[in-house]
Amino acid sequence: MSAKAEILHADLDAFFASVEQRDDPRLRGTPVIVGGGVVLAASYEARARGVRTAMGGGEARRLCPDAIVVPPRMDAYSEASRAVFALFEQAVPVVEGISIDEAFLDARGMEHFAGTPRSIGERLRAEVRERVGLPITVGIARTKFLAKVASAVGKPDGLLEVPPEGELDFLHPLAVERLWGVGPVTAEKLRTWGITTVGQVAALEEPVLVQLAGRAAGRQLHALANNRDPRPVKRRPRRRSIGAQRALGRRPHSVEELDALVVGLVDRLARRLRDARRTCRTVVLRLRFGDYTRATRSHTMGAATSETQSILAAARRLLGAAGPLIERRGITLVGLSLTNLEDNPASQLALPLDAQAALDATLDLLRDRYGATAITRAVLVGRDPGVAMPVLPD
DNA sequence: TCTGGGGTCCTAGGACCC
DNA sequence: TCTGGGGTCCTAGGACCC
Repeated sequence: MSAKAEILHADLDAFFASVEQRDDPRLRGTPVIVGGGVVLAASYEARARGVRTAMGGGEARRLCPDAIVVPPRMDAYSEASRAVFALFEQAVPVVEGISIDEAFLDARGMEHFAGTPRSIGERLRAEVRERVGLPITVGIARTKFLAKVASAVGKPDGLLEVPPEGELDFLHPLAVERLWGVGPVTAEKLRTWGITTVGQVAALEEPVLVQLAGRAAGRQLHALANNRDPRPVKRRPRRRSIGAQRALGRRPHSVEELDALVVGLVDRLARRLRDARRTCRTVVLRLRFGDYTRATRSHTMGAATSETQSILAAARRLLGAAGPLIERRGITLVGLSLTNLEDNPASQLALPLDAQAALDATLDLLRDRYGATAITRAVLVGRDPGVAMPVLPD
């Protein structure tokens, strides 16, 4: 690990809300909330009034009645993200994307031809502002954890560098929630011991933290609080799972209704899987109930697949097995994850459900009328008249 | 504070194999 | 023979992150 502050953490400010303000001048300088039922993002004007991400829509409107609420435009955010990440890649050779709106950048050994980490960060901020039209904050430090905290403290639209000699002064007064791995549960446990700052955590023995938070999390907490974070910036490995879910509200839902929802989820996920040229081996059904308890049911298939029908069969089995649980507790959310992802070099063509159904119906018709036993060639035509694809069903 | 949609990683028990 | 150790995979749950 370098002895100099050469890791950058770049984090777009109020990302979704900033994109909305960029694209609609009427939203600038005024409180903006993205998402209706629940707040997906709030502009800084809305945050000043107490609106927070993940807050219920009603609560948010009560705090800030004059806020303009806009529906999310995920496509616009993805495109903005791609443009910003392209600038990251131009700035340094190694970029580690963390999410749609933040990344670590490794500026080690670049001083002679690209300038100091600070000048790289300043230049990046200017470019993101000029070329993509968004505010971004950069934190700079010797370790990833410190760089990440620096960008959080430096927000909005800022740059904050933690010099190596100032690390402990910066780190120890912070609230424990700033530590990676400390969420509401661990924070509450620490609070019952009277521990609220990172400095206090640093004074604890590692075994105490392991007992409190589990082996892996306890060790990490001990290391971070004592300013040990040797993790290098590296490219992210490929995605390990994909998922989709639907919140249902509290009214009762029929078996048919749930089945239809699961069919929709499977169809969406299988398409994404095929688009990514991957396959999955495990299907996980996620449920949330009226009493806020959760459950998961999973099934691992003998062979990896990206076919809608195979995944749907597994999902239906899981849903059936969870029937009694759903009956007892009342379901409020159904989700599906596909894991054990593998590459799919063959990337066989599997049909979307509606196309498969049309093909099946056609075969039925031809069988009745002409005694046909199989379809050997068909052409799939998309809504876009330019799209026509030959298919060979198996 | 009980409300979203997308993810990651860890733990623990049981089955099974050598 | 109920007695050992180690490894992998699967399932379920939990905490956390953005």
